[in-house]
Amino acid sequence: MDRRQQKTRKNILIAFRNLLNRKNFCNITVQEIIDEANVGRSTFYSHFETKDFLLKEMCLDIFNHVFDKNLKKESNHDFSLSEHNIKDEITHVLYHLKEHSNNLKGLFYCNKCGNIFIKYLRDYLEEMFLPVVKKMNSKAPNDYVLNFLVCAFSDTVKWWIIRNEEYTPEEVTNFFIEFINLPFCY
Amino acid sequence: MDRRQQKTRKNILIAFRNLLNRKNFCNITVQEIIDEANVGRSTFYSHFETKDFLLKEMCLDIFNHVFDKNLKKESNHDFSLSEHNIKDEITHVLYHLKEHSNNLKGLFYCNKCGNIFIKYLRDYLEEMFLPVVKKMNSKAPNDYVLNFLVCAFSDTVKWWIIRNEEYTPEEVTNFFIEFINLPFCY
DNA sequence: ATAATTAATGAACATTTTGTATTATAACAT
DNA sequence: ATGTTATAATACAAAATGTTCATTAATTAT
Repeated sequence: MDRRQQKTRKNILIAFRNLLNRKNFCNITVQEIIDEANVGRSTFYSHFETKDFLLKEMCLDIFNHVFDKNLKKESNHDFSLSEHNIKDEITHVLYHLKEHSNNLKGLFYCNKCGNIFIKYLRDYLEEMFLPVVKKMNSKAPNDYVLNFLVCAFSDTVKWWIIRNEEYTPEEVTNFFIEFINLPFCY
Repeated sequence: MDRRQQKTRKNILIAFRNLLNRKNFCNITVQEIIDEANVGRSTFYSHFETKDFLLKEMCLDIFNHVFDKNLKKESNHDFSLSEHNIKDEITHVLYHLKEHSNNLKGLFYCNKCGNIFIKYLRDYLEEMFLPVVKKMNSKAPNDYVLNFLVCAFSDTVKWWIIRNEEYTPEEVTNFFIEFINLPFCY
């Protein structure tokens, strides 16, 4: 891949993250991004269809980092999710999300766009909680239970990030786990 | 108040609700609202500062209906929230929200604006759940517990409305109550 | 090394949407 | 009947988006 493309793409993503540290996604204009990245207008649009696509790509970058499967494999070779400790997994995710907290604030603070990040996050969380749902045999439909867990967790993350991570990932995990009373956690 | 003002205001609100039945809040333009309401552009802006204020007023109208205090007083004269059955209260709220489900879909479906409705809803839900929080004496901070209950409930509503209310308010209340294991519910 | 390809620049432009301003007209209150 | 107020209709300014195109520079292939 052309070095120029790499550089431009990288500059745009860095500029975008810098801006997210300072202001809400909704209030960031394409003009600001290209000024910060020091690239031309048409260059931006040749890389990203719209501002929303830029956000999407940044989110996917973050999630690929946060939900890195390799970490699981490292700790256990024949790793099977059903035997995994969901509590550790949650703590692990929180630790990694914390690394991106500056960028996430600019998304969470905004009432209009906070949902976009969570929309992408859902896919990963559903995969994470699916094995748990099966073991819970609640009277409520699985559909509801999965939605409940995913929402409760992402709302917990939002609460945590907005409050500037006053608590450690372990503490937050305990709040969450204690509250929803997950079976098979230990 | 001038009859013309009343009519115009009513027409705008009706037009807005009609449009919300058909499409997302984000995709509705002021032009569409004034066409549907059959009012002039400057007339719209003399009634509502922006489209967001129109949404806010509609939300407040809905909440004043949904959380109507009089209903409580009717059922019990010396009514005190702390002795009230939170389960009935939740069911009551769901019944009333159901009446507005067509308008709510246009808000919930939209990833960018679903949060605006919930932002206003939060105030009412916090008031409703505050007495519960005090009785739960969780290890987690009250701050977290209240946020958890409010988010879990509003996410439940969202889940319910988007799925076209396949379940009755009583059923949904049971899903919710069972899941968060509220004390003092019966 | 040179030519061909590809990317970036910068400026102009069309479009959409928002919100304001103005004037004439019609409805209202007294 | 008269003065007041809301509305309509139109035009307008401003902001932001996304496109186009000619020029320049960097990269790759030969």
